[in-house]
Amino acid sequence: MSTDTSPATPPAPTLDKAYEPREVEERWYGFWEKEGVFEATDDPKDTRPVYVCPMPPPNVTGSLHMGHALMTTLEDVLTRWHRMRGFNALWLPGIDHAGIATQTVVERQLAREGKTRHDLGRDAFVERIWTWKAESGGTITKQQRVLGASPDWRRTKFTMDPDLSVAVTEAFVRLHEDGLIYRATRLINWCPDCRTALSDLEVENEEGANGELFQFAYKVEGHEGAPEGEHELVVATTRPETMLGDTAVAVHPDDPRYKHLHGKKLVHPFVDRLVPVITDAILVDPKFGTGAVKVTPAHDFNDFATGKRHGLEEINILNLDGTLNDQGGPFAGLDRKKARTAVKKALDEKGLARGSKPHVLTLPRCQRSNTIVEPMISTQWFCKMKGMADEAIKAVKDGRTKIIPEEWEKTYDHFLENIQDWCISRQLWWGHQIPAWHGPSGEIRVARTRPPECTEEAGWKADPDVLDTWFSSGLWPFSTLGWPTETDALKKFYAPPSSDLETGYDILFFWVARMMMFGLYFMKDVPFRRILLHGLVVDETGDKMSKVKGNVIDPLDLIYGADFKQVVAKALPGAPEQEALTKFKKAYPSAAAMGSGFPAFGADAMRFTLSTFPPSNKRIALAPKRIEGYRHFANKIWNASRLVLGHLEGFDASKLTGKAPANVQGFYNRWILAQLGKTIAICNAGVDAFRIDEAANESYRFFWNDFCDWYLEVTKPILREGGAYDAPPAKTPEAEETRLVMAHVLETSLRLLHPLMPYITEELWQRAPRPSSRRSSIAFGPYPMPEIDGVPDDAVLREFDVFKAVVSAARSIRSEHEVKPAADAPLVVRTDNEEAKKLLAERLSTIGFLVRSKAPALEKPGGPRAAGTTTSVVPTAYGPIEVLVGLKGLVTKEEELARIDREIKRIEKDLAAVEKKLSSKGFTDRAPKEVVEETLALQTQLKEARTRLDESRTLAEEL
RNA sequence: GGGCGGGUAGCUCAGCGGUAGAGCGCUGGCCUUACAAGCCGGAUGUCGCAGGUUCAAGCCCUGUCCCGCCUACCA
Repeated sequence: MSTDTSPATPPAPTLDKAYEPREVEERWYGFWEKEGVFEATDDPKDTRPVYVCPMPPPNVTGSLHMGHALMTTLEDVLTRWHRMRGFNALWLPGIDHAGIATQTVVERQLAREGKTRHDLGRDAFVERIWTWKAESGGTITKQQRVLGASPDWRRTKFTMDPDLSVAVTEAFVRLHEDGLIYRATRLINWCPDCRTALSDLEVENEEGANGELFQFAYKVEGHEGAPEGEHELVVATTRPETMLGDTAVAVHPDDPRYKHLHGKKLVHPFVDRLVPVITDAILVDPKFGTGAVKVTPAHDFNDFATGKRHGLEEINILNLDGTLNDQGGPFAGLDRKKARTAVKKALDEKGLARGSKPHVLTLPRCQRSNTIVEPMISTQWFCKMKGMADEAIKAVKDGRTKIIPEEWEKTYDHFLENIQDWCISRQLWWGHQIPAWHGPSGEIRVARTRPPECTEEAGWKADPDVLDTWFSSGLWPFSTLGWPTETDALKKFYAPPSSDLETGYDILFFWVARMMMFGLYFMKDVPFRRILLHGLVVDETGDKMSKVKGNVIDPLDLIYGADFKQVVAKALPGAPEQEALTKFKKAYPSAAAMGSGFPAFGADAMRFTLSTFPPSNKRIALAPKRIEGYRHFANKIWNASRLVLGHLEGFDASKLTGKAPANVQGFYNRWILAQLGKTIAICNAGVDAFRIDEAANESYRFFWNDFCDWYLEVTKPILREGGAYDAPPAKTPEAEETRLVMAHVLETSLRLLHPLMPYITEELWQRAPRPSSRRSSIAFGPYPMPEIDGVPDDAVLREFDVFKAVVSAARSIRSEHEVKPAADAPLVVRTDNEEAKKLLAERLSTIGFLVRSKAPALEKPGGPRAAGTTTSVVPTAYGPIEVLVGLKGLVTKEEELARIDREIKRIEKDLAAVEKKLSSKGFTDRAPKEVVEETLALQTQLKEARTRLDESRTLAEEL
């Protein structure tokens, strides 16, 4: 359906009994596009307030996953809500070229053909990525349509579009001119697999890795015959192979064990080099290891700093692919892993090994390839961050941009306060090439286009590196609007008072903080007024979704339905089906109960589910059962609408004015309008505060509990002549008013729910009576407002509670005593409160209707209780009200006694089970607290039940 | 090492100073003509543990134990 642009088919004349999401959902997306629902205008003459939400551009390589589904849902709710409220709402979609990620994917394709990118050469390789992008790039945006996303697709941007590339170059050049971008040689993170430098953020630290602390000895020069402890110095390391690059061994200046070695030289066992013993109080902790630290300035961040302090030589021992270079002496050419083993063995053979012990350490891994990252000396481009970071901190401190949930503000501050310069160059081919040229004698020119004098002939070469993919993402809020050109779009849509950046907290540093910094730097204003952060979707047990765990779910499988075989084939590709299935069901216990696959839950149910988690939830545990619950809700909306539309046959829609009906007299009508107003207020406040969960829960509660369970039930007798089910429609003024209110509440409820469930609401709204002022789609709104669509009436809310309490009490008694549902049981309500009396007198027939009592009576309290009657006293705002239900003739003495008997037996059974547990485990003396408590609780219940038995005997006698 | 967040019904989670909530599950009764994807009832929690503040505490404070995540160069 995703690309279907055919007009909506005319609504079918009747509604099926069960809601079929797919059939309905396929009908509307094309209609919305045709109607231009999603389009925002940059016309300066348009005076509507503006709302902007830049969509976090998914990677070109991406296909829809749960995280995208969550993001798409939340942002679509925000956008649709604003749009319905009359905003010129722009949700700006796009795609990210995703440097390393994409290059890796295409290189893998090449590898399958037995080729590397070097076989193709740079130009051909990049060409190939473009071809691939044209074919499969943007799959995800097609999938977002299935979810009902409503961005302005006409404005879709790709980070490597020509205009965005101009923005990137412009930003680079300006930052360079301002001295914020510079080139430097320093220790950086190097991924030998991707063969590129990485920023600090792209390195993921794997905590708790099991490693070893290996010890070996350096011989002291000229002390061959010296006594024990003087002829050698033992160091400890987790990376033995780096000793090939050692240029010193450091000890603590105050460590008495090594005082005699200060200034001495050590003999390197493998290369022709003497290594000085230096003292350094910063690097060395005398209590750790042997108290002597080997110093490898070229391959360790601490050692690098130590080297700078002591003017040590920096010896790089690695090639770019992670093998040892010529500095590796006898180990040159070996891969770093093999080199480690070889070095240890060689040390052992030379009698220098001094044992090892297990050691837990943190391993730095490349975010993309998962390879262990090596610190390497390298010349790269860097961006100074301090100044920009200070501005970004200030902007949040003084409230120009608000972070929601607030708790993230501390994290944001902490990151920016400790920010290091950003290594922005990557040794990749896919990305924005750095606009710099290198002259024959090492000079460098940075410019927007190649300077005329910097020709190839004159020996000038273009800088081969590309920029970190996040550099272009950082410009997103303005580069997508035409910057550096002052376009109408830029003027209208850059950070209007209502502008949100909604995204997962995991890219707060990568993306959000950088947009803040660049926005403030280039546009002199924050890029958005609010930062809204959501959590991470995890499996039902709380584990992160990953290919390894086999717990990844494709949202489309939940929307369309899918056989589990198909689901696990995607979750754990290549694994045996049984194994994959087992893993999958372990991750989703509630799915196991669904048979052989997911039914089609539909996009609306999927969206609603994702909307019900508060943003403070860092982990969003996806339970298929929960989605099922919301599919049931969609079905409820469907069927309630069927009922209402039935009641409204022949209803004159021109009676609907676009406002709540005025001068409403009927009790239930006043009540539902008051309740509707309250609900609308809660929903608006919820979405406004990025508490979409509150809006979702409240609208769910209102529609199901208030509207369906009470209003639609209570109005049934009103709408039929004489209150009989099969009677023709009543023509009374009360019935006419009820139809009007019912039509209004349905139409309003659909608008209320539309941002959350766009498809089903559009479908039903198109069939429902509605004011003539409405436009062609429900998506145009307006969104309900409490003062327009509701009628405040606190008194009627209180009164209804009393009515409800009486009905519930009567139902409860009937159910308790197992009265046949169809049986007519005499009902008496007793109160001496005048208001309550009046209130109940007018409702008495409805109460009778709801609890199946033909002739309910209202009495004063205190009279004798008729034989065979049971009582319940309900506390209400009007004082206690007695509800009496006559059971004579409906329940026999035997049934009543048997019922009590069953209850006692049930409790005794539970008690026996607990006692058995107690004795069988042998802890008669010291039973676990909870078991003892369980026993006590059951004993109490048993006692209570026996008391009730006595009471019921009295009742039984009367029967 | 530092920081942040969480521990509330069997499960997934709301509630964050005033008589413990929802969905799912469990359970009793109903195929009542919108919906059995439903309706009407019911059971279920020493709100992680220990102190403290308060007339009143899941909700505030202190300590403590678990569990996540982020961050850091302990060889």
